[in-house]
Amino acid sequence: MNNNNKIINDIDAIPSLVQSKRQIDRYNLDVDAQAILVASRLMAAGAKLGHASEIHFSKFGLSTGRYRLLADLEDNEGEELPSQLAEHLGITRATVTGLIDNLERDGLVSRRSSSDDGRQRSVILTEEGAKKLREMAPEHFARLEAMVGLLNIEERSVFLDLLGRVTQGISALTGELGSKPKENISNE
Amino acid sequence: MNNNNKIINDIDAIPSLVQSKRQIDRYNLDVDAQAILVASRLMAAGAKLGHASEIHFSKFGLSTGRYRLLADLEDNEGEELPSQLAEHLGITRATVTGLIDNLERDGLVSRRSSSDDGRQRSVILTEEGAKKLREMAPEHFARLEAMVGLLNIEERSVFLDLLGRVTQGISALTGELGSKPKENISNE
DNA sequence: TAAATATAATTAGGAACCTAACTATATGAG
DNA sequence: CTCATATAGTTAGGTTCCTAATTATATTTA
Repeated sequence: MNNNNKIINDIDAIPSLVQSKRQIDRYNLDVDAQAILVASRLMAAGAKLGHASEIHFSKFGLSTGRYRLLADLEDNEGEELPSQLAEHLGITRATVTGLIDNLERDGLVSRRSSSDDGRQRSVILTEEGAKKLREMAPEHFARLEAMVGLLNIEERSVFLDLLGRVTQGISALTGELGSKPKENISNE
Repeated sequence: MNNNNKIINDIDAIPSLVQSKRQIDRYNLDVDAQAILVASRLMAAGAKLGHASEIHFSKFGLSTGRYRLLADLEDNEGEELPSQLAEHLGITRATVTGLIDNLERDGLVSRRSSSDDGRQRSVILTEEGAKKLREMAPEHFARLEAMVGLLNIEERSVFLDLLGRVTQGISALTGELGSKPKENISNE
């Protein structure tokens, strides 16, 4: 009886403050250990959530990406262009093609060529796809709600505020070093 | 001049409260829209952070997974068994094998067979691997610190507390429905 | 001691993501 | 009208993760 999924439980290995301090000390860096801890914890939480999300959706025969595509389709009267889906979901058109292939194979969406523009092939939510969303909605939303159940209403507001600011700060990872994150007004 | 990477910027499409409400209303569900919003925002933030993290590490010729493996090795005197790495990083041994293959090809780690137990092949951080970590540390930690720069010290503490509780709640996605993680302070 | 079982690492094959290159169709400049 | 260019979607090939099966080595049991 070999137990292959011990690992799953160990994702709970949460980064500690001493760990952060040790890393900083090793190279004599002038950074705040608490700040590093926040960043590390958020990364760990994001990974854990992504992983849990895949397990959750797999119970309905979907993946996170396929569910998001279906939900976006539902939010747009059941019909969209692949390029619109890519934009809404923040993934490339190539990835959308793959997800559609997969969903079409399962009968949850279908493709239709446009007469307007011969290059376009819009994606349509089938009745079976709509049924899938309908069936999973109660459990799906109940679980999402339960996820934040340890926070009361006020705490959720505070969390939303703080998370929003940290999310803005994510650009510091990829942007120019020393440039403050831009305000939330999109400008370019 | 075709612009293939417009998508990147659109990952900023943040879930809104009206969106959450619309989804809930569609199926007449009895869940709190704000709770769903928190969950959706956290998922979006996690995905965005994961993506930014890959871009960040790719500037040093690494990926998030390869960096984490190297860092864990450094935290353990530069030598570990693949199974220990898998446990520490929360990934499977199969994935560790792939990461090691990759890192070994780049000369950042090497493998050594054990004389104790013929099945084991420990992983060693090479001088080149250590050098890589040393070189990237200042920029890496500076960027992590900058990421949470929009939060003051008190706010970071609050965020850490709230994030910790939400992280506990993630098990609600995969665990038994109706089993609360601990006690539920909220009232609805 | 021999056979059954457990364990360490790897290999094989799949899914979701990516970038780059390709095909077909549309559009715009001479 | 024609040719260059832009755009929509797909295909090809890469990476990181996964699960399941495989190989080799230990360990336990009968």
